[in-house]
Amino acid sequence: MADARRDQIVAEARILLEAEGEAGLSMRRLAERLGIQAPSLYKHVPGKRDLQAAIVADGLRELGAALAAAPPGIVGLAAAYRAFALAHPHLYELMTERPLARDLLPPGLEDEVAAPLVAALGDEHRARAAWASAHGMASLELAGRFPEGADVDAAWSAMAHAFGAG
Amino acid sequence: MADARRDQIVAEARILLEAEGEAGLSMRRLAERLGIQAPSLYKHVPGKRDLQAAIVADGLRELGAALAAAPPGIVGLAAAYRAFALAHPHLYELMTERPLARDLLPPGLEDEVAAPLVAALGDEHRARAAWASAHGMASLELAGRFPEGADVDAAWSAMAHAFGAG
DNA sequence: GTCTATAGTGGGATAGAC
DNA sequence: GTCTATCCCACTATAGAC
Repeated sequence: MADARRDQIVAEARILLEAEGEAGLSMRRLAERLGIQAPSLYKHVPGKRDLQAAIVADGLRELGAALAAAPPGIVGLAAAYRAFALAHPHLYELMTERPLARDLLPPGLEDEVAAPLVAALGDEHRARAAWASAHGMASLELAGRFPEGADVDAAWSAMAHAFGAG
Repeated sequence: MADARRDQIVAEARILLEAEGEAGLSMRRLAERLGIQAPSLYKHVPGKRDLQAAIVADGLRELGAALAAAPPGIVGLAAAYRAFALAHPHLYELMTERPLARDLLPPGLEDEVAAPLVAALGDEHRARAAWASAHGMASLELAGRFPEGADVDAAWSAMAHAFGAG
């Protein structure tokens, strides 16, 4: 059942997404990159939604690995989270700006990614609040929504401090 | 210089945006609602960007009024912020998911809206972090990104608590 | 597994007549 | 101030031949 062509399509779709953003990921352009015509994609992938879900799953696995490898404590987790978001802005958006396609994701993956946060924050609600805070910082930073002179590093520090970092 | 027709166009554009989201706000559909043809809009508004900026300015004014009227303290501000976002999801997205068109906004408006937060949080960096945290909570909630069973109220509480609410 | 051809839908914006 | 006509662009997806 391993469909090598499918894996290649997903990989190329991710490259396209990361390079040009969600709007740039069209079936036409993806096919063009692969040297085939757009309709041919549908022999390997049911549709765009499945393509996106496969990319999101990859992103979640990588974010999970980055958080698991981060220095212990809230500061380390926040830095790792921020670094991932800034390194993969368009992927990060795809991962956070819509409901997770949980029906198309490997079971348990979402919880695995969150585990280091829950461990560091002590309980589920605090972990969720801390995640949301980091997401808010990352998403405003990625969107270019802060004013030009804003000290974003200081804001990240203040956030980590609020959640208990010395 | 008051162009009543322009005001009407902006008002209708906001209604359309709030009803159907950013993707639903097209010049064609806006014109249709107003009973004119799309090209006629351009006699009153330079383009879509200006239209969006006018809507965002309205939203900022309303959010600022809501924050200024909120019960003092972090919990009250957080509740008012959340209420605004949940009441105007599509407007809120337009206000936060892209760089502010500061060149098309009334000068000083952005700072006015933020003033209650800066006052409550004590300094600029903490205020920015708290804003980002509230934005993260609101945006994940609006996006339907939390898992189904998640206790979002508890997460909002944990967030307010982290920033110093008793 | 790929192709051609094509269906259908939507978008922003402009020129020029009236 | 509104219109018609039109330009250009983009997209998802399908049918059917090879």
